[in-house]
Amino acid sequence: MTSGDNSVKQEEAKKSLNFIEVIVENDLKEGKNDGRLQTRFPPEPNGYLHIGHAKAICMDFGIAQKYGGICNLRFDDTNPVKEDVEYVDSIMEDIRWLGFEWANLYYASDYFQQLWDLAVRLIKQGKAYVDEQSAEEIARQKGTPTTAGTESPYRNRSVDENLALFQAMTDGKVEEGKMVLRAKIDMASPNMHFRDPIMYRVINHPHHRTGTAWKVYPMYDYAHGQSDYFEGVTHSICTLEFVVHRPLYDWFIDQFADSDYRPRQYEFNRLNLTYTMMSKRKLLQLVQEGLVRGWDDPRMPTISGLRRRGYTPRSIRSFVDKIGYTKYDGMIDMALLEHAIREDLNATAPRVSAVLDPIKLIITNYDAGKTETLLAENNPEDESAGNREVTFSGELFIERDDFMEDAPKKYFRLTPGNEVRLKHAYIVKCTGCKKDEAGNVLEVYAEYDPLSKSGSGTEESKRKVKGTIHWVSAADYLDAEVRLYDRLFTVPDLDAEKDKDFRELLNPESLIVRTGCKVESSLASAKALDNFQFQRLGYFNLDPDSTPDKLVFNRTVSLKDSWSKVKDK
RNA sequence: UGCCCCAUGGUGUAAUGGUAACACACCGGUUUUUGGUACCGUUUUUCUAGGUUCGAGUCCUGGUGGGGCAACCA
Repeated sequence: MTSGDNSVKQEEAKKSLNFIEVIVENDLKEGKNDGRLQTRFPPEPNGYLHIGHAKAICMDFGIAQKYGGICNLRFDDTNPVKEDVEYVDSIMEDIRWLGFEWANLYYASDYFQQLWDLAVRLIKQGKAYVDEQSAEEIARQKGTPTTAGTESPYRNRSVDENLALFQAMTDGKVEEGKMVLRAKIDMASPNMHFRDPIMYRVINHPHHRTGTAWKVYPMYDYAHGQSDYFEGVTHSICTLEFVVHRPLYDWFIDQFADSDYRPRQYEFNRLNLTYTMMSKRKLLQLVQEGLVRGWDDPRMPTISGLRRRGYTPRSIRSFVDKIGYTKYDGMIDMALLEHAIREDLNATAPRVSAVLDPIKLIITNYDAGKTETLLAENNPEDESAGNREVTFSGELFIERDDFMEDAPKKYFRLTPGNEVRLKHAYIVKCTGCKKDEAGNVLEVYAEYDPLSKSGSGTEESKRKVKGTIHWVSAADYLDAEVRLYDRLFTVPDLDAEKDKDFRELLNPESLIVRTGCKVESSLASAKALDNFQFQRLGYFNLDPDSTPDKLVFNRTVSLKDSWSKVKDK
């Protein structure tokens, strides 16, 4: 086989391109727009970014990176009523956290004067007019998707009159809702967006950047394409709901373009995830109504929520890479997101011992008061992670469900007469338990095999026993609160339950707080957001609420659990 | 009842007009001092009817189904 065959093989092994990458490669090859590639990520600062935005960010920044172009961050801040610097700051933080950096930082509000000048130009060309009708009247005249609209009685007034009225709007002499500037296009167009779209409206609300300098604000359809044009964007990538806006995007740009350069809009499918939702409006409602603890509540699909939950930037990028970009409006299984974080944390998270629902295990043949120090590996997937010391003693905490007095056949844990390995320590044989009058188990008893110590090299230490359980020494532990999270909603597809208010579908058990949990003392040095694997339980991180006196952990995701499936049979 | 977009296993995604593949999920097994990981395997796929072609998941036409569009939101 020649080396040429090898290179072809490698080529084939390369991940296939998505349809936007195909377009970009072709445009670059053809030298379109002087062979430049420039994208932008254009959020409106009216909320926190969510995992759906992460998909867009990976596209906008990723494709520029891949093909040697640039990607800018532009805040689409044309509606001061909804926007705030709090959102501007969080958006920048989240993009950086995901691992991306913009070439330039822009604001649509930087273009307010330019946009206004162009609007005046359009008026002078007789292609825009001031309408004095109410919002209701304008909506009525818009027609319906199946019937043509009717023209406004103000549609044909003189250029001079339009100029004077637009100036009056600009000077703050017109009340909100009394006048708008509309493009004069076609009230009978089959595309609703062409029925004389509104370009400017009066808003008397301070803007987070321009203050009270402006009384008129441009609408999305007018501002977005022009902003792209001003900046030199070549590929304006957005989501599918903007497909019907594209002809208008092109129309506005054609009105003003003074060269062959054109930005082009391309649309991909939005991210839909099972058991959650991406509506910024509804997420805001959850926050404002106190149904979650904030935008960064670990149950939220926001970037900040996922970060606090314990998701890593790498896991989110890997997830986005797995789901791909198409024009098909589907629904991604939350299990794929969970797979991505398990895959990452399995390779990187230090293993520690934590008991969430503790019960005492007394080793009756171990000297009372004695302790010894054992060595525990930090990560079996990563030898370089090294070892740590843990304390062993005759009294331990173990999980309540690691003991059963009457156990089913395939139960490999503590049950009278059965042997298990205590992780990193000894093999113990269960001898019984103590119960209260109600039959609740208070303590479990066992005897250990002194020769079975982990790593001691003895024959006994190499004995195979069916089960291994984790434990924390009652002589050396820290108390902790552990927050167990589950899916935010009870149904996979919220849109399929249109008859119900989404708040009725919230999962009442999406957060369960466990207190009095016992964790190994090495966790005293954990820092906020540090990831760990609590052995046999799942991946957890230290919540920012945590203090040295009161440790708080979040469960990012549980370990896959084939026992629960066996058990339920 | 207009315009636009879409249709490949359970869920996503791939396949110069030439053997339908990958990931997740599921089920079964091997290994295991985590009922984890890793590894192996089973089951399951081109919406429909025509047409073009030696050959169609791919091209054409008609159906069917899903989504979007009638904010002074983006």
